[in-house]
Amino acid sequence: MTEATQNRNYEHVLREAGVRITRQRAVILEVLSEAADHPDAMAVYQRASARDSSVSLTTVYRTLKLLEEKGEIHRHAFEGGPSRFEHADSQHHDHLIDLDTGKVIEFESEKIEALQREIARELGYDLVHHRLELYGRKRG
Amino acid sequence: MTEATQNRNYEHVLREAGVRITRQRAVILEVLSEAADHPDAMAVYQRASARDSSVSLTTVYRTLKLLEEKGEIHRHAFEGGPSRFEHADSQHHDHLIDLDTGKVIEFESEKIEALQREIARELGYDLVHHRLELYGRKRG
DNA sequence: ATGCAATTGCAAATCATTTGCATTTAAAAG
DNA sequence: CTTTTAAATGCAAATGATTTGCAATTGCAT
Repeated sequence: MTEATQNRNYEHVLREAGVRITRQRAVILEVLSEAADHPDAMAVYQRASARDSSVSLTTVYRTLKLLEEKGEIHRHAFEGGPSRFEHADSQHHDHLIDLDTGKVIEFESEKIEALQREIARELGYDLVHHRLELYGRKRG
Repeated sequence: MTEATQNRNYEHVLREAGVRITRQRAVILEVLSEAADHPDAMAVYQRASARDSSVSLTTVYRTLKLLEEKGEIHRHAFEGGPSRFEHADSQHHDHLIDLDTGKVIEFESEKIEALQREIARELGYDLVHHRLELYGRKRG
């Protein structure tokens, strides 16, 4: 047990939900488990089909949607590109997107969270969720 | 000069840029000038074609894109729907979207702005722009 | 090993938006 | 007011990301 990246319980969760683990799904779940970045559907497809050419883009989309519905992954529609995905297990955070590389950096700010709730409240609303994305360029 | 809503200089700006003001464009610009909300392309099309049936959705899209390029309007891709547009002349603000009605409420928070710049800087980035959207429900 | 509902890949559909093209037209020039 | 011509039009078809219909395949409970 040295090479394994943190093995998410994707397979377990899906089995619990009565979902069948097919060969192609197993590969997709493995790819997602190992993903340390924020891949889009095409990236997941490329990584998965490199391991098992029987994986289709359609099944990647279906599996991503399934995991999203089960709350296991989060979908982010950043500006000007396809949706990108990440594990749902980490604690809440927002994103800074590197405009030159597309790299996504996570950050948290309880101050901003608090201000958001306060603003919503002042406007007469209960905050259900929010989207905070910073777009920037590496300094220097 | 009593009935006019604030008449944006859309026409003027476009003329300056060497753009021809056609009958259909004039109507679209008028509709946009009068818009107090955040309409999407289809809404603009409906309002415009009600006044002049020769306006097509294609021309609405072309005109919106033109105004966006000239910096006269801003495009916002809120969650789960087509892009919505607003005048670019007002000062910077962010948006709270009413999940039940789709209504968009504008707000500003210099505190949040400052925190965002600070966070980007701490991560080694210059903030180019950001997207902050609150999604909420009217408090009952 | 069997059976059948779940899953697959493919092609076609969707949705918002853009683009190619032949036709029309704004507006500068005379 | 006509002429001229590049810009703008509407329509239909293309785009790109994603979803869906369907016939063929396959997990997995029995």
